[in-house]
Amino acid sequence: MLMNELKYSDVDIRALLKRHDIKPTSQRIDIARVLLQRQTHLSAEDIYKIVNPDKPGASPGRPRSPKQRVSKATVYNTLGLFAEKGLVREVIADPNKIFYDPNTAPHHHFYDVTTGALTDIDAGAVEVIGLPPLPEGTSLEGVDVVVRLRQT
Amino acid sequence: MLMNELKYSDVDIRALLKRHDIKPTSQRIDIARVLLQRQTHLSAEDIYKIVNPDKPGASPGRPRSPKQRVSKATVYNTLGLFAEKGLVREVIADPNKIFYDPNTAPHHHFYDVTTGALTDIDAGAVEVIGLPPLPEGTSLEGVDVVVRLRQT
DNA sequence: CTAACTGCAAACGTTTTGCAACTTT
DNA sequence: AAAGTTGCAAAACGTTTGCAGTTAG
Repeated sequence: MLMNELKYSDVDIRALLKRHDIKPTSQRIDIARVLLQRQTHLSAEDIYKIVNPDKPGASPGRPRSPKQRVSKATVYNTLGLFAEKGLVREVIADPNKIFYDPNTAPHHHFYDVTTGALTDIDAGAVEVIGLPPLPEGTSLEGVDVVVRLRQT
Repeated sequence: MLMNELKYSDVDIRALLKRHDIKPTSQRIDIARVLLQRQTHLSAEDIYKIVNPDKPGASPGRPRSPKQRVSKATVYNTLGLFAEKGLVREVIADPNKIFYDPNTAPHHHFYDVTTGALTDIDAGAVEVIGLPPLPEGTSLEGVDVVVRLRQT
């Protein structure tokens, strides 16, 4: 097993999905592999492109692209499902798109407003103190800290 | 001057805009007034509706609606300009829309994922500690803390 | 075999853009 | 009068949905 680029066999991924109550279809395995292998934050569009490497610009006449593997709808549905089942985390930092983060351990983010790049902040030392009690009838879903940066 | 509902005269608003290097047009004054008077977080669509109270559902045949006052494009452009000039703050908490917050003092937010409601967290006691140094060549734009809640 | 999933294309809601007409200064 | 601003409509973007056909258990 390499240092930074983890290797996941299909068997591993199937087991992981099952553990999260997700029926492992081939599309879901593809998407999960992309997310797990690269330790980066990816948008749905990013994943769509990675999973369908050769999809040409819309050519509606063609009955079926031979290497088309996962439709846009499935990418979105699958990512939503993964988030709901706790396999990945949605990061709301860019006003235009959702990022999906395979790192589910509590941690925070730098968001570069110039480039749109998102990077992890090592969770260890960071702490938010002094939060008031939650409003009546609500439970905590999570605390997101986004440190916005500008290129100088 | 009332407690919670501040009164701003057009003269006040003109001065405020000028202080922020924004040329005070009548549309900008309208939008600024909406934002300042209500101390809430509003989306562009919210503001569009407030500023154009009687806009009927699309009736393209009609040459001009007599009470139409601010176009959608102008609302978006103006809010972007206000944010850029530091008159309001963009809040990225809802994955679908940007909220504009007239409160420019440092503070944080509760975001109710069930209802989409955004509420201020009194800034006083809240503090984020242990943040790592910023990456090379970047400066701090702001630190946003969003506490996500779920209705129980 | 059945329930669940997928693909497609069309619909959606938010935000942006191009350009002619109009206000501000 | 010049520069900047506005309105409109259309387009662009990310995302969701409806439904017929397919696949996993």
